[in-house]
Amino acid sequence: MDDTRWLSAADQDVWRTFVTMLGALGEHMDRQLQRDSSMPYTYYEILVVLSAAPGRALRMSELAGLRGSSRSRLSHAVARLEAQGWVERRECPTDKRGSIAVLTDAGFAALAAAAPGHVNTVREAVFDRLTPEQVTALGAISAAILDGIDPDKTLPGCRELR
Amino acid sequence: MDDTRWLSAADQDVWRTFVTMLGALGEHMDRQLQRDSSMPYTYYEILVVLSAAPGRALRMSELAGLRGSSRSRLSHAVARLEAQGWVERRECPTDKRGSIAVLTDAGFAALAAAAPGHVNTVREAVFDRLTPEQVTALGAISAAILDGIDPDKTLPGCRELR
DNA sequence: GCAAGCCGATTGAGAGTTCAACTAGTAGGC
DNA sequence: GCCTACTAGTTGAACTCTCAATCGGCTTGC
Repeated sequence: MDDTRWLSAADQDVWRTFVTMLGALGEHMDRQLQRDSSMPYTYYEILVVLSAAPGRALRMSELAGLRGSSRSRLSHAVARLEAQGWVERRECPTDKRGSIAVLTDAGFAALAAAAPGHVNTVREAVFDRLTPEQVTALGAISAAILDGIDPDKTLPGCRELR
Repeated sequence: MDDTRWLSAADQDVWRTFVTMLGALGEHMDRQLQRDSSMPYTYYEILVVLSAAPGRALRMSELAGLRGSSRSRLSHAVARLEAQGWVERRECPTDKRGSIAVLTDAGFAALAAAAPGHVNTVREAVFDRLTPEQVTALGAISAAILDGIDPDKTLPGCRELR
């Protein structure tokens, strides 16, 4: 039963702290957005990606790829966002299977309203608490871990950190 | 509208990489446990905490505190674990309101079966990909962030990292 | 030009989480 | 003793996510 390489005590400590932080931070961000802007964090991210896209529009699969989200999840999410009037779905002219998600003006306004509070929370919870060296290290560590899980998921613009 | 202190471009990059890693890693760990041991990561953690407790038993609220989980979530989770025969609920002798979750032998066995694969995944995804310096840095960074969100949630045994 | 297979997207069921009641038991003040 | 306030834990509804199945549209080979 024991060809398993267990973690050292020090590594275990780091892991427990890391995992606890992971959970707490995720919950913290989610709660802030839900409370102040009535949207879960994942939906906020969808709006962000859409707002940065040309014409504020993206094919569903592109959106899923950029967000690292499954098609199914995105489909459910966009359905919800559409019901709220923040996103619209249009047919893709070149491929009749495809559909295109477009950020509405209301969606953009909701995003603009949510962004300051969100950025504030991020700064207070993370960047204000770390030294510049730690921030750099965090970027490199994140990129290294991400790379190991799925190289395709690494975002452009992060390569210089490796 | 703009007394918001936005993030620098470099910080934004770090944030995006970090958040993506956060999501991908969580999903990765969850998927492995679900696939190999048919339990979500959060349930695994509950079993771990219980197994380390004296008598493999804990009051619900203590368990919730140690896991950084809400009472409601834990209640649902333990109900599920009880239905699977991995945990039992007993009355608390000193406080009739309370209930005590006890890890059953079957639960311990399930945990023992799940642990090697889980530890392997953790090592491959995280520790094997980082230098010793990065591991140390990750511990310190995690502790710093955790501290800012809720000081009470910091686990014992992590203090020396700060 | 058409069959077989592939791809984009959606759907429905099942599982986990959250939030807001709600129940039942404890503790403090008088 | 008893009234109020507080605490432990549970419950149900609403919501999000996952997984597997599905459906229609593309595309390749012949």
